[in-house]
Amino acid sequence: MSTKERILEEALTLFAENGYDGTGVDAIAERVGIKGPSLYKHFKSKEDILNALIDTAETRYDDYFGSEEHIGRIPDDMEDFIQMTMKRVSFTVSDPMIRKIRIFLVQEQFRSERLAEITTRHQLHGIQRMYTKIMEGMMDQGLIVEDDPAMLAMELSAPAVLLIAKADRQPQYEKEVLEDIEKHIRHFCDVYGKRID
Amino acid sequence: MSTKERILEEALTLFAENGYDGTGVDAIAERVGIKGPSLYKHFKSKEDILNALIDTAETRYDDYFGSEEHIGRIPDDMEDFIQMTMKRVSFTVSDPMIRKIRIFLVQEQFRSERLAEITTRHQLHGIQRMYTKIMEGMMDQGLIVEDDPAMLAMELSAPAVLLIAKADRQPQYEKEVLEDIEKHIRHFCDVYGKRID
DNA sequence: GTCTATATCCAGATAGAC
DNA sequence: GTCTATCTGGATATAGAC
Repeated sequence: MSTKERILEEALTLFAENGYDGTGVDAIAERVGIKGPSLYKHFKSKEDILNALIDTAETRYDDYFGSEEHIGRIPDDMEDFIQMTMKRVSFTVSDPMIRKIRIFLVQEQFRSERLAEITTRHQLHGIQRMYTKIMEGMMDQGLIVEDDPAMLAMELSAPAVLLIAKADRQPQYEKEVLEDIEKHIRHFCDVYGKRID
Repeated sequence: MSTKERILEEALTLFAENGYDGTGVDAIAERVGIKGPSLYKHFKSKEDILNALIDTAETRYDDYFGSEEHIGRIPDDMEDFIQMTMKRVSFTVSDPMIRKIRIFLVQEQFRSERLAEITTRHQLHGIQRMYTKIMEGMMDQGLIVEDDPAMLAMELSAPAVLLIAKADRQPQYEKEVLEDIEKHIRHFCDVYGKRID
């Protein structure tokens, strides 16, 4: 991995931990194993690091949430749907990179229009789009009742997003949060799942 | 209003706008109409201002969301419920103080354990507690089906919380956000409201 | 309680040797 | 590309006059 990439990696870690304003260039450099001024051979300013970071964060997110793996398969039955969804949730909660991007974004969302847009996409429209597809598929399969798929996607995802944000800021409740999410998903299935007659 | 209170007021405005680290004591003082060093006759440090601010924010929130006005009345029918809820949402979105507290908290939630707890209460447990009571009342009245009231409270409030957060960071979508919230509430009523036979 | 002047510190960034 | 030395500006905070 190039020094440039290492810088972005350590910058993300520190920005997530202490915020952009709370992170010094020397601190980033130290984690990379170089001195502060050496950063300026790779980036022309601290803000330049921030912007490059946003670029990679955006790409990485799109790669992940746009990938076929995550929207491709339609579940076989309700229990399969619950397992699939919880697996996705568990990964999202514990993957260090995804987690840091989330924590970074939520703190810096007001810094620029661009960051605001990306945050809305991550928290709302990106996830909703993914689950709308899944809801449509499940309606086609006769697994859930016919209804507005975007509405169902919102009702399924919003509580999970808020609970994951809780786990981000209070990691001591991570286990409880995962249980609450599963409970919520099962309730969702009870409400919208079609009875097997 | 005392100078001390004015300082807290202007500090909240600036912390919400530029974050705690992004706000200088001189900037706070200027809005109050005094010079930076004069602040130190009222607070012993910038962090002291922050802590006092958290105290008042907490009190103000508890006053508001714990008040009888917001949890007391049980709606007469579904349309009444929708109107009540939308009125509460509109107020929450547009009240400058509540809005600043929300924006301040979301940015500074990782600064301390205490801020993390308060954020979770504002976004999750406080709202859920309030709506759980309302759901229980509506079940007693036979307005909605019998179900886990805490679950319904979460499903009702979570999308609204996320959409309000969107309006906070992207005020240009405020109108659209309010429409989306109403649409979501009406869908909630369609799903859980009892038919009038 | 407010002011001006100032102490102290630390951040981002540059210069130039290696 | 990395280093050391350094510039520069801005920040929190204090001292002491009014």
